[in-house]
Amino acid sequence: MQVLALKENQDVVREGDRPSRSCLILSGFVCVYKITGEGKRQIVTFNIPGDIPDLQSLHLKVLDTSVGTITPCSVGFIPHEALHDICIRHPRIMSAFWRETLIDSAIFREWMTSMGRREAYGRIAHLLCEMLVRMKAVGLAEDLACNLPITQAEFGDALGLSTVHVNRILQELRANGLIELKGDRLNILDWDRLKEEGGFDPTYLHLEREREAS
Amino acid sequence: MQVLALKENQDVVREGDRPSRSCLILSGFVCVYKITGEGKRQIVTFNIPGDIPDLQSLHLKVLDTSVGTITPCSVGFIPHEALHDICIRHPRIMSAFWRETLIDSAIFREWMTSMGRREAYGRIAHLLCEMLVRMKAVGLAEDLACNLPITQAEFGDALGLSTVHVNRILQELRANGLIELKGDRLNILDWDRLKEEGGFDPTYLHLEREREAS
DNA sequence: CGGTCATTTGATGATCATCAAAGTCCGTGG
DNA sequence: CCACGGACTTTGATGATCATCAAATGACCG
Repeated sequence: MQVLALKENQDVVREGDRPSRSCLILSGFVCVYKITGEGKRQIVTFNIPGDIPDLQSLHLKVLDTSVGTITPCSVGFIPHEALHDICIRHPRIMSAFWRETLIDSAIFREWMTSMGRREAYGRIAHLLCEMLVRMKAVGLAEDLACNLPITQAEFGDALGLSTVHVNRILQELRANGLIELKGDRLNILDWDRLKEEGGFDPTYLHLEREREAS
Repeated sequence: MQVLALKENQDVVREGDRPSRSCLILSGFVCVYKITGEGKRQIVTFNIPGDIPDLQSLHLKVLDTSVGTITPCSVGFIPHEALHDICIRHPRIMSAFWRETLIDSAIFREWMTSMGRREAYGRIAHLLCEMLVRMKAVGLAEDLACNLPITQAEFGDALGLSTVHVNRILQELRANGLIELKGDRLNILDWDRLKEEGGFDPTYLHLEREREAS
């Protein structure tokens, strides 16, 4: 596995590429995004250490999204050949990889629900809940706080909102005593109300390790 | 495989279920959806014959979405046990199933982009393009026409719009000579402009069968 | 032929985008 | 050490897109 250090705001892979390897995030934040015909950006997910943002390229030859860094990152590249080998020889590991991509899918479904049917206030609350829970799952968060190096413009691109609107909603969330968010630091002051406002239910993240049937 | 005939507007499986089988759509239209805390519905995808809307339940024990019929349907239920058996014995088939779920994922990403960064007009145009291409891929469409038994309320729930707004945009699309849409019948009059307006690029559907590397 | 469901129309207002500019923070170089 | 520059955040003002409510019309079906 080749390991690269990348600066912030760099593309790891680009829509249209036909990569022969997938990238494992070792440290830092990345996002998966698309650019529309009119040049607008939609971030479809954030990825944190432990994630493989383009694992799908193992089976879908042409990338339909780009992956870009948000912070400086350390990224490991795993040749598809090696992944295929492992998968053929160890069906259980193949299942585990498959399962990871299914969880990504579940996150997409939840984001769609946010964008389609929650207004900005709940949408942001929901995303903050998700990020904290995911960061905790990989040991990168304390009980109610974590680093969250995401700019307001990036929040906007992820949630389908303008930067200005994100800014105003964040101020509301702060004014209502739900969060502190300054620089890279997120501090959740009222977890229950934040969950409530975002309609957040972590089931979709499928975090409890479940015994496989086979 | 057990086959059931279902009426329209019936749930096949429900969020929270822990199914021991997955459902293959043999005929009819279904949708995958979530209900938010405030009782709003978000349809995250439509499924047509040949699709397996809850294949993910093979690896994710708790369903995070419901599947409901849109029209009368014929649905086949395949026990997870049988699927696991096939997967263990035929890694290539396992890969093929995995690939199907990855394409679902790609569709989710595209829908997110629509909802976040396209306005209603383009959003509807895009969905119409997608549905025609997918219907053609399973032999259920002519060159520029197909059955599309989706109500305006369902369009709204899929696109994050109100029924009223969907209605008005559809009238615009008709007035501009892009489509005919009456009852269950969709007729595309100007494919190029419809594609253009929706920013539609079918790459994300990954329809060209690609040779596997292994 | 009434009844249900889907579509259509009109009117009003909320949410959110856009544009422009000012303010803050922080690293860099003179 | 301070000035400069750049990225990010904040503020204000205006208007477009879209939701909501209510009601009418049309289509289909037993």
